[in-house]
This record gives sequence, structure tokens and C-alpha cells, in this order.
Amino acid sequence: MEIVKAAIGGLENGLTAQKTRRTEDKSVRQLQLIEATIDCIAKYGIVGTTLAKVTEVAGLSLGLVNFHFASKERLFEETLRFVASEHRDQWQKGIRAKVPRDADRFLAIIDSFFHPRICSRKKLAVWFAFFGEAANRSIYRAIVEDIDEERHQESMRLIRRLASEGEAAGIDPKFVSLTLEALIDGLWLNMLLYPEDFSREQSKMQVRRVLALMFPCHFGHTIPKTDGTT
Amino acid sequence: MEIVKAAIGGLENGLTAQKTRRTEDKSVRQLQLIEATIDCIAKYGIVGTTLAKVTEVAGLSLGLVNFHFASKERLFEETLRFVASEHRDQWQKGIRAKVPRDADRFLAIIDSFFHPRICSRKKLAVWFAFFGEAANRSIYRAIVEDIDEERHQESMRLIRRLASEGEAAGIDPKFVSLTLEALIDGLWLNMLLYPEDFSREQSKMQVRRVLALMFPCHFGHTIPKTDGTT
DNA sequence: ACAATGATTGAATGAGCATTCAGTGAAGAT
DNA sequence: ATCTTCACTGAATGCTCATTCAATCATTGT
Repeated sequence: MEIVKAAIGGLENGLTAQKTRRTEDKSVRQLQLIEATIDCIAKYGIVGTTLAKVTEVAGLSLGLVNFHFASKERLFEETLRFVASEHRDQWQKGIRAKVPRDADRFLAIIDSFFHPRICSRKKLAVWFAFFGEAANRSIYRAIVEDIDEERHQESMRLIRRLASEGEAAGIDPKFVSLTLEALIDGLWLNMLLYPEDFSREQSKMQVRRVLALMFPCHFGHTIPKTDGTT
Repeated sequence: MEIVKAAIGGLENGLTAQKTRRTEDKSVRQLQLIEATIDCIAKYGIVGTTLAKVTEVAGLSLGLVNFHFASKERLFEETLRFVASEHRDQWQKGIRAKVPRDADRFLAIIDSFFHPRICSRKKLAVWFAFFGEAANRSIYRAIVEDIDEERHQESMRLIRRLASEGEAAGIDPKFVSLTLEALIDGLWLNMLLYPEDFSREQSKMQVRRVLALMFPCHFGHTIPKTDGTT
């Protein structure tokens, strides 16, 4: 993971080769392989993803996966970790950004789920491919749980402050957080299965409308006045 | 599918052999194989489900799958169709039952998602295993879409009547139906990934609380007065 | 220039698996 | 009692794929 992040940095700011080339190449290759894996899972599913296809898509030779990762299994783990931390980086960047109002911070977490890089068709396919296997591979579940838990805690913290601030009502932060996260997972599934019928923007608005039902004062203004779903 | 349904009937009312034994045996075997497939997918995932394991679990010989179904692929299709129609039967039974109030009918659809037979750990594992593959296998998506669409139409019909009946408000049936279905899919995922932390009953209540936010008059009474989430 | 290091290649290996099919046996039909 | 029909069996087949590894190549240090 750490190595891979270094590679992303490297790629983004134009290959500033400070470390020895060999070490850096290593992380670049790993990233290449992970991205090819994402492409393959999206195109062929987990079942249809073979190392031959992955390396072909990456433009590398067959033996490299077992050189850079111990096994196909490890490559899959790192791929899941990659999309997971990509999302974590996204929402953490969101809540650290300019506007310090709690309501906006919470919206930033919500919005992170609908960022084009995070919920592209490819990434959704990868998430659900791993969900499907997670029931039996505890390592996948552990990776997903880690990132879910961290975000859930942050959500609850923000909602708790919102609730005490504005309309205190009987709003239960846990209920709000769990409900919205479940709703978003379901919308993700819709976008995956029916990409023609469900867009990112529309789904984001759908979440906001639910949020407005829960916190009219805080979020009522974030939804369009007219109420057509489509 | 039809053959399989006949077999269920046969099993349930004690093997009333009206047809020739051979034909009936055939459908019994198919059902056996489908149930073994469900067990295997739940235990080993789609990737780890082999025909050797399926037939072993079913207590039958290896060659039978290719005899009763054309291929492993077809067996998988029929398995998905089986859990799909099991759910359809469940909610259709629910809305046909005694109480003819629309609100109760709608609740019956919601509740069908949380029936022990429908959202057992095994069945959830099967659903998400297929969702994971659905992005690439259009046949899976078609099967899921069929059943989703039918239920969605029925839900909207009921909600529309509810909305006109009671608090007409600006409630949009499509929004309500899509939101609740997405929420439920997300809760299913929670139950699959974290069975220790999410129960059927608790999840059902979570849906009702959201429903009560949308239709206080119709569904406010269906949630417990105290508001602890756990 | 040369050696040393270590990344890269891809043919070879062998395991695992879906599918086939020749043979078996049990249940009806005559 | 014998024949016919099929469901059923499981060893054999052949293919796909992850993994290995000997050989090659590029880079760095001296």
C-alpha cells in the first residue's frame, strides 16, 4: 500500500526519481498491475480475470505478478485495498477542505461516494465483485470493515454535532449514519446494474432528499424545489 | 423453472407421483442440485464452487449436472432464477393475504425482504455473488431486472394510492420506492458482511423508521416509541 | 568498460476443473 | 420373464490457468 501510494505521487508529479530507480520502478509496476486488475474485473468479472489477461492489459509479461505480488490472491487484496483507500482519501480530503461547517463536512462525505473517480462503473464493479466474495474470504471483509468503520465514526461525530446544534429532535446519529450508508450502497448497486437508468447526480440528489427529511433545517436547502425524481 | 416448481410442490405435499416417476425424479434432482449450489456458493463463493463440490453436497454423482442442466453456467442461471422467484412468491403471497389495506400491503412487500427464508445468510451470499458477476453476464442482470421491475411497479402502485389517500403532500412514489429498495439492498449488504452486528428485525425496523419519516400518518405507528437504534 | 544487481520475460509445469461417454442398473411396458 | 428406456455413475479427457524458473536485459556503481 505504502509503496503504491508513493508510485501514485510519482506518476502525478512527473516521476521525480529521488529514490533509486529500481525501488521506484517496483511501485510503478505494482500500480500498473493493480489498475489492470481493476480494468479486468470490470470487464470480465472476478471469475474471468486471469493473470494472463491482467498482464496483457498492463502491457507486461506474465511472470510479473508473481514477482511483484506473492500470488494472484495477494494482487486481489491489494486491489481492494487500493480502491478502499482511494475512497478514504477522497472523503478525508472533503472534510478537510475550506468550509468548516459541520453540515457541509457531512455533505462532503456523502458526495465523496458519488465522485466520478470513486463511483465510476469500473470501481463499482470492483467493489461488488469483492462483496460477492467477501462472505467467504475474511481478508476481504476485514479490508472493507476497516474503511467502513472509520468513515462511520466520522459520520456519527458530525451528525451528533448537527443534532445538538440545530433541531435536536429525537435524531439518532447511528440511525442516520447507518441509513444513509446503506442507502448509498443500494444506489451504488443500482448504478452498477442499471447504468442507463441511474446517474451519479441523480443518486446524490436522492440521498439529499432523504437527508432533508431527517434534518429539514440543515439540509432542506440542498435539494431542488421542484420534486420530480428524474 | 417450471419443472423445479413442480418439484417443490412434490416435495411439500409428500411426493404425489401423478406423472411418471422418471419425469418427477428429474425435477427433484434439479432442485437438489440447485440447493446444493446455493450451499456451495454460500460456503465457497462463486469462484470456489465446483461441480465436484456441488454434486458431493447434493449426494449425487459428478456427471449429473451436465445431464440435468446443460452446463455449470446453466445451473448457475437456474439457481439465480430460483432465489429470485422464491422472493417474488414471498411478496406476492404477502400482498394477497388477509388485510386489504394498502399500507399493510406495502409493508408486506417490505417485510418479504426480511423473511428468514429470503434473507438468510445463505441467500444473501447467493444474491451478492451474482450481483458481483452481473456487471459482465447480461443474463444474470436480466434475471435480476425482471424481478426488480415487477416489484417496483407494484410498490409504486401501492404508494401512489397511499399518497392520494392520506397526506397527499409532495410525496413522489418513484422516489419512495427507489429509496426504500436501495436502502434495503444496502441493509442486505450489511447483514451479509457483518452478520454479528445486523439482524433481520433490526434492519426491518430501520426501514420502517424511514417509512415513518415519509408517511408519518400511515406508518408512524409501526415503529417503537422509544428511539434507540440497537 | 565491467561487474553486480535485480527487474523482466515467457516457455514449461502441473494442478484443478468442466465436460464427455461407455457402461450400469432400476423401473415400467409387453 | 424379458425388453426397453432412461436416470445415473465416475473414470477418462483435454483445456485453462497460476506458478516457477532459467535465461535475458537494463541500470548502477566502480
